[in-house]
Amino acid sequence: MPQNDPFLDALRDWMEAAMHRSFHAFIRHNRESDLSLSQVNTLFRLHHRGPGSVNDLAAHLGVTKAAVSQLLDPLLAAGLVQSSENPDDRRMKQIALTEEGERMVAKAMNTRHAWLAELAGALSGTEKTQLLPAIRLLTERIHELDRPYGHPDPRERCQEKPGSSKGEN
Amino acid sequence: MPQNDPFLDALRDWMEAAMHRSFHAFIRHNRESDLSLSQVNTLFRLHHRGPGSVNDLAAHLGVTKAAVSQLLDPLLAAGLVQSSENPDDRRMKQIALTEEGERMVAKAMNTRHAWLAELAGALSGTEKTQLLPAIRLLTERIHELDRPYGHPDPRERCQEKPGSSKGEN
DNA sequence: GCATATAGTTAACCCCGTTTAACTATTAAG
DNA sequence: CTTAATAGTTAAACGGGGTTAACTATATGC
Repeated sequence: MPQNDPFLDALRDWMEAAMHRSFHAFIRHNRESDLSLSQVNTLFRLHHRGPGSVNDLAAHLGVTKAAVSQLLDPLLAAGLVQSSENPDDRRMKQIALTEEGERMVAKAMNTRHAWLAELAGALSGTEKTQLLPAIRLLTERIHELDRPYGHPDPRERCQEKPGSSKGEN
Repeated sequence: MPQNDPFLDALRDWMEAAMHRSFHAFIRHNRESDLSLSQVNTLFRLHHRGPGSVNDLAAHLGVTKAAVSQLLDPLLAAGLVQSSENPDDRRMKQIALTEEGERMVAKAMNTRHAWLAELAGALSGTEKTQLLPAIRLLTERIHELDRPYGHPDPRERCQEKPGSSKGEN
């Protein structure tokens, strides 16, 4: 049990409470949309990591290429993603979010985080002022976990070879 | 667009980054376990809100009683939940987490939040000391959203009538 | 006591996301 | 040029979670 760290405990408590709210909202939102969980996951992946090949997406989702190919069809038809061929290797496709897709992701995020407005409403102006730098520091450090060497933006890393994107076991 | 609040924006950024990590870990963990998403959801619901009837769980999940009854069977067989009849109304059953179920939930949480240890490791002792009260304040206020009238613990509210547990539209 | 309503279970069926397997197209190796 | 390997697509089959509907058991109202 390596969590005798009171800071880590506090972080866990916070995240568990937050996740519980966001997760529930997410599930409901997902149910109401006509997209599968994998499809929404794909949209978010594209948003967070930038364009990628079908293979990349399949590896990330933990499903076969065939599954991705099929779940992509409705997304393409709906104009949420677009597909272009990689000029370096014309077998590959570059799957990318469209403007519409970005809007969809933003909407999903808003739904997930609607309760944050409630939380903010329960805080006084003074408290918010005190909390703001703390939250910004945490956010900054989270992003540094992805690129501890000083990469400018993870969205740039869309062409990297597969196999280097799995942090956990 | 009521989010011209820089505090709310910061909160959203933080939560989105955090959710992205926790969510992905959760999906993978869920895939590896032999439980469905609804089953895991049920376990977490029982953990967060305490025991409840089949009807309660069905309402929370947004599925029929029949579905809950069926998804409960393997959980009962695995000893993750236990079922006892309500003495006030012997038609009802009280579904509750067992010790084993609590352990399972704890394990799922640890998986979800494994990256938090990474984050904590990226912070200096001084930073952690500064952040700790901020995180605790946020956590406290989250919990107050559930019970703004001073309820001691949401786990007590296991016998409430259905229909009052939906905060968001 | 009898009728109606509610809690939960069971079984048959259905939907849909995934896998498997066969196929095309492109690249790389010899 | 030929062969092997890789990216992606397509169609058929599978599997599992969900709904519907019929059923049992308990509670409530008359």
